[in-house]
Amino acid sequence: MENKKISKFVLKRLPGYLSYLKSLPADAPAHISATTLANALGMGQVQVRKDLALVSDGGRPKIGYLRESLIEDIEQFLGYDNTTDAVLIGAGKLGQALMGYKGFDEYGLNILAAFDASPSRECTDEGKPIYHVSRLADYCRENKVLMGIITVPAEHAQTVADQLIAGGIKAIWTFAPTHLEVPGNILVQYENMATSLAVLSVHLQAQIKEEKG
Amino acid sequence: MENKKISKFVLKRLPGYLSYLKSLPADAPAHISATTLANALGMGQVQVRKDLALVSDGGRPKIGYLRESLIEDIEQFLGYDNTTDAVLIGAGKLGQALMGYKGFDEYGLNILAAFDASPSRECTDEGKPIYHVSRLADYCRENKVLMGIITVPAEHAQTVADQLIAGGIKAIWTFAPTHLEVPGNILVQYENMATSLAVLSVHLQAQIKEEKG
DNA sequence: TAGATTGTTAATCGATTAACAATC
DNA sequence: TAGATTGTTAATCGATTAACAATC
Repeated sequence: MENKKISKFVLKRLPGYLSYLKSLPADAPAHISATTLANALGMGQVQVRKDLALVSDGGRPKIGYLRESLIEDIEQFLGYDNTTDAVLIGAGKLGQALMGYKGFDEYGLNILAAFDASPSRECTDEGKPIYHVSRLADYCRENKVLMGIITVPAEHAQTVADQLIAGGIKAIWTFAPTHLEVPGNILVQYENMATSLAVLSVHLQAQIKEEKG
Repeated sequence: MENKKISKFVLKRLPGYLSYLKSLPADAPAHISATTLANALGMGQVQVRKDLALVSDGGRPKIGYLRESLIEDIEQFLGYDNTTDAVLIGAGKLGQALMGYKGFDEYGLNILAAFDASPSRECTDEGKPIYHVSRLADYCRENKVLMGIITVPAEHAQTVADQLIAGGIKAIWTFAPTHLEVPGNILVQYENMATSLAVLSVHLQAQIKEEKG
């Protein structure tokens, strides 16, 4: 495993391997081959092997990779062993759903608090505080928060992003379907459901056309 | 605009153009150039022009594209003018959030009903029915549903997918972080938040390392 | 030793970008 | 006519895949 730059394509495949490896029962064989992994995930063997070579320090010919260390290696590479504190802005339905999702622990993500323009309550179902957005930047600075999750309507997303950046945030995960203008050192990850819907919709159109002849 | 196969990459960019075009005020100029679009979305001019060439029947040199027709062309290409009926399985928080999202109309997506293994209520906040999963396949067949949205835990996702396919569904949008085994003619679109988190997490790790020197 | 599996090097494929020609 | 913009053709870049060598 070397300190090479790893492409986003590889990065996005790693969680798939990880979750499959973790889903295996405790009494499964201690070793697993790239072929087995590839078949289970519907991928090519070579691709899996190449991806794993980037994050692990190698499997053994004829035997495969030690499952336990592979899990550790991927988790370490993805930084899931370090906890990342985050804030969430927009305590609507989606925001609440994310706040309530227990699984983020697994990814080392810890949502500290939610912010909203008009908080109807003081805390979420899970007991996490909901503050007014006016406190956002200060809160981030004071708590050295590095990540912001945006679940506000598109028209407010840029304002929120600006406040997050003013608060010293380094990465933004946004669910608002709009482009954000940010400085070069800030990473924006768009979680845009519209892109998935486009792919699905076009596929269905083609299916319907086909049936009609 | 010809009947060429369009790559998923292009497909995923189209909603971005569309939403930007629609976000422009009514009194904005009737024409818009690829350059303007590219700048607004932080993309390259050539890429935008090439993408648009695939779905529109052309802009005019020196003037650009007619905004109205561009919107129509993209919407038609993506099939947003035809309504797609869908069912959703897993009426948890995420499921409820999706059921309640009004914006799907815009994409021609219409969620008819939700299904759950243990429905605690008979309908959602929005008045859409929640049925027991045992009725899933029959419901899909009877209502000629073509799309299923899976928001159940990973361990139940494959079972649900099988039932959907038995019910005649052609496309699956899944939020469960697990690979689904399906016949070749069924499209599965994975909405996997873990992939986004991986990208974000690695970026933050790098940032932290950098700061420490 | 034989065979399964890893890892690497080369070939292919496709997407993006750059350069240019066409047009209003 | 000049210039902005489109559209196309060629070049580059990077990811995936295939072929091979290394190893236990």
